[in-house]
Amino acid sequence: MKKDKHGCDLKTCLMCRLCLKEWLPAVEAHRKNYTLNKGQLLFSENDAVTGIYFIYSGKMKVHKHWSKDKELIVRFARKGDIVGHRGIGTELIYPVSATALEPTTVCYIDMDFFKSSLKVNNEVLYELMMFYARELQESEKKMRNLAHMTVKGRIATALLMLLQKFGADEDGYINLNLSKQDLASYTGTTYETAFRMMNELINDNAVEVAGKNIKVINAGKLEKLGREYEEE
Amino acid sequence: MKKDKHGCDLKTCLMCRLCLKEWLPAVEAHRKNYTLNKGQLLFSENDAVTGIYFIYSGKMKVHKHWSKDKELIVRFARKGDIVGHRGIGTELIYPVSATALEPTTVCYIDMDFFKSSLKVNNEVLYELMMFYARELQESEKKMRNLAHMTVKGRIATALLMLLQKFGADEDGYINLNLSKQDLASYTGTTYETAFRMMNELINDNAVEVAGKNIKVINAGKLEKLGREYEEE
DNA sequence: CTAATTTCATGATGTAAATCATAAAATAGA
DNA sequence: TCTATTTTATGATTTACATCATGAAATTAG
Repeated sequence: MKKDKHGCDLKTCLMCRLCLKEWLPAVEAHRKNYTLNKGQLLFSENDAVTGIYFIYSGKMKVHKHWSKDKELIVRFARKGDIVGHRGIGTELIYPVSATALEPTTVCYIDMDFFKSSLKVNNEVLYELMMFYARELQESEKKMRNLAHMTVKGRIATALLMLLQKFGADEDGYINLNLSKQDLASYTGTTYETAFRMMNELINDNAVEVAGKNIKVINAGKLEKLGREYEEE
Repeated sequence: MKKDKHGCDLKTCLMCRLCLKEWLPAVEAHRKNYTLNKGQLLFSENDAVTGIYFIYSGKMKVHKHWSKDKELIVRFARKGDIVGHRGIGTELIYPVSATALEPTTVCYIDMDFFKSSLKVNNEVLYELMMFYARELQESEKKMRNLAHMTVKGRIATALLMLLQKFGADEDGYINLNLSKQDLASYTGTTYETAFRMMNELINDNAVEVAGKNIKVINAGKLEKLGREYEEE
């Protein structure tokens, strides 16, 4: 992980946006910027928690390990997002890993300074609490889907979520290069099944795929797949 | 839901324990106490959020609906626990339902007063944030288990969690009367499968069952089931 | 620029767990 | 107390999905 000479713009993350203007110089003094290459680990599950990160540019995956070649991607993160906040809690170790999906720059704040910031900046603390609340809702919804929805439905739902989170380029392709393996890990299935379901979605004329680029061409169909059985 | 004449002791929940002593009279003035019978709904998924609840006595399940006869139990709650906090967030509706598992009394605080309390009581806000952080960790761990662990492993893990949360009586039985259907809903499986896996655990001499009472007799075995494959 | 490793692509096979089908207890309601 | 509903109990059948196997592209490395 390379230390970056130019810092962030102090406007992008929750911390910088919501803290008192008087506090910003303190933030500037404490933050450290790092750059990561594609595939590089920011921190690893079970590492001791030292601080919290904010993404200044790039994209990351946050994932939880299972066996040798199995994991669950818990969340994707983009510019402005917090990463490493799962380290806050009773335990002093990260319960997840974070890996860059493309060249990424992050802003690092050590835990002591972050906690002081929360004490000083009520607004930050309040919004952080709200952020956790939303993440919890998301997580539990995904949990239910994992328990009851078919793989096809989960993939359909995941694609809609990715589209909404990362947006699409001029040609309509989702702004994220996702390997099929990562799609599988995100939806809690195997590469092969994810692949087959994507083929079905292509045959259903719901999506179009060009290499790692995915275009949603019938969002309604995908939404419907995510709702099957739900209303009964 | 019956209104209860005697209130709580103002010592049990996060709110009362952590707020400023000067604030307690305000809490006392605003709280409302209700009693619920076994099986009674406290609030239902998609209801408009009006406030937050603290359990004063009894036990509840918090569950997310799927189809007619499928749901996922997201959490169990006991004395002192918060319920309805999932209603905080962008949406103004509860993303889950809460149902009493036995006669239960709760303390209700309307959302406006609760939010004022957070503004006034930094300590409460901070601990609420920490509480969410822990819940999120729990939720994501459960999510990964749902994706990759076998049903037997999930049931084993669930039993250990229930034992630790509710404790055991003199005879070693977990202090919670859980229907097999609820055990299935908690572990994301069907009644039949949960039933069969419990039989296997009984044959493995890991647990003992007497009606709705469950006794863990070999915690090590259960823990091991929850770890299968994990280390590879 | 070639070798080595990933990632992608698909068929064949196996299996864990869901679904279906019934019936006996147990609990509740009239 | 008798009926009705819910919970428990278990076998038989099906199926969605994982696993295994293998080869071809596509990256990455040396």
